[in-house]
Amino acid sequence: MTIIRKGQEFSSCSECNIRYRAVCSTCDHDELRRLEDIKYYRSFEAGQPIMFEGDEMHFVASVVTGAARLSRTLPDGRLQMLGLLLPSDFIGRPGRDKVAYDVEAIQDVTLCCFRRKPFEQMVETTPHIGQRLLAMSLDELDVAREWMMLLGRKTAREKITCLLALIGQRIATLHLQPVTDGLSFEMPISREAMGEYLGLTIETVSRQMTALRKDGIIEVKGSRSITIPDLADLMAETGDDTDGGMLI
Amino acid sequence: MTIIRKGQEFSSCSECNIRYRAVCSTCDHDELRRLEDIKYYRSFEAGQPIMFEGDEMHFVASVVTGAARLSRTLPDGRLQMLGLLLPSDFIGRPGRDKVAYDVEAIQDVTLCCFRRKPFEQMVETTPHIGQRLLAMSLDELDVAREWMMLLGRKTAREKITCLLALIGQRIATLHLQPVTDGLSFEMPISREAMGEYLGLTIETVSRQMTALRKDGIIEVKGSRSITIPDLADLMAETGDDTDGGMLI
DNA sequence: CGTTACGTTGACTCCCGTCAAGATCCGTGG
DNA sequence: CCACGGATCTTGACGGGAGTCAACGTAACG
Repeated sequence: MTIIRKGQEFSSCSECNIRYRAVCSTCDHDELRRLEDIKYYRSFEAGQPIMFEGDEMHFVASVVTGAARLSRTLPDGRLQMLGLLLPSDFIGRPGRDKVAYDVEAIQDVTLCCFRRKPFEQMVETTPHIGQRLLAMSLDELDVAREWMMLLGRKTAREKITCLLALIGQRIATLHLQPVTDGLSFEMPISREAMGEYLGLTIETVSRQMTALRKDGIIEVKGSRSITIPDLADLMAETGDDTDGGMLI
Repeated sequence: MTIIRKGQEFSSCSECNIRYRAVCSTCDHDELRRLEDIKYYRSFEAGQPIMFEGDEMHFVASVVTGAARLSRTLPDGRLQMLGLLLPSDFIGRPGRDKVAYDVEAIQDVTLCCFRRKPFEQMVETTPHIGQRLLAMSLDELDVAREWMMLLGRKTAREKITCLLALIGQRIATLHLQPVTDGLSFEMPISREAMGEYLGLTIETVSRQMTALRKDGIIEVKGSRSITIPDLADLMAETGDDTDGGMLI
């Protein structure tokens, strides 16, 4: 069973690739041991649901590898993506027994899960975890509010360029590449997912991508491979201050 | 000086009107005494700025009375409101030295301020405060994400009816009135502020209010006094599930 | 190949923003 | 008391940006 096999690849906290960024990052050796007692790994393939809004929340988790997303759907089917979960991000909320959003794997994903009740006890008894969770929650809050600005006030073109800049920078720094003109990367998400993230339809996303290509802001190979010949040109289209002030 | 006079009205934590809801709500007697040592009160009149984005964050604070709002403005002037701060809500973020959003009083407001450095130390040393701050941050995160759904996917009419339902319920429960058909209340914010909250222009807000009035969903006296003859009718226009599932 | 998922493009519609003109309310001062 | 000015709100005309519906390409994969 792949789930178990994959889990075993990640069984030691001290070797974990998110050891210094996740909710456990400020735990000392003793606290880590207590966490190891209540943790277990689960894997989900791209596209699989992880939790549904309204479900009982049996566990909370850290993303170890891959990516997932939070979303919510209106009764008539309109969907809005509410968050992107990358390695070290935390899923779930101690102190609440129902899941608040749909959670879905968008790449193959491995989670480090903790049963909720024992984890809640640990949050109460080990300040390090609570403090780290607080800092992470406040970061997420900033991201959510930045996104509110984008959803409420930016044009389709600005939304797309913001997303391209965001993803480009993330991938570049992840691969330890410099963020300079000529930056090149693969879009990890489909046009549909872009639209769900940005509050746009797939057609509008596609048209804006074409327009940006024709205007020389981006170069496109296939539909996923993006090159940004001039970063300043791209940033000038985002509606933000051209200098710094990045989203995440 | 009104600031001092007003401050003295609120000088004892144990008598404070937000004693059991604010960041200090789970503090024991001892912890409260330590907080009292580092707290001070400040008042701002409606319309006054409280903090500017990018400023040094000298203090964090709880809203004691009145209301304030968080917002951010794009270089070209487009403004998006990012949060509404009511009594017991917390302003600022321990662990960060720059203010992330503009904060402005929208009604006369009194803050219970803590100098940031001593407060950060208290967060680290008194688990109760950190835990409470975590719970409050997670609540705010839920509100922000609910608002992302609204900003990204809802129509102008849905946005307006959501806001009316939200404010109506808040005011009714605040005044200990039942939330039933015939609910009547004063809008605490201008058409402009509604637009800033909802990601709409003032003209669209006004037109939608007129349309809702003509459709019999709401009754309006002056421009601020609202009556909702049939709550179910209003909720049916919000795009949400008609039953429960309220925003805050 | 054919099938299927994904992406692009076009034609059209309509919601909402923009610009402009009135209407209403309210505090101030003659 | 009324006149005036300013802020707030409403309404109209108009245009554009994004959604909708539909058709067509393109790539991946059996």
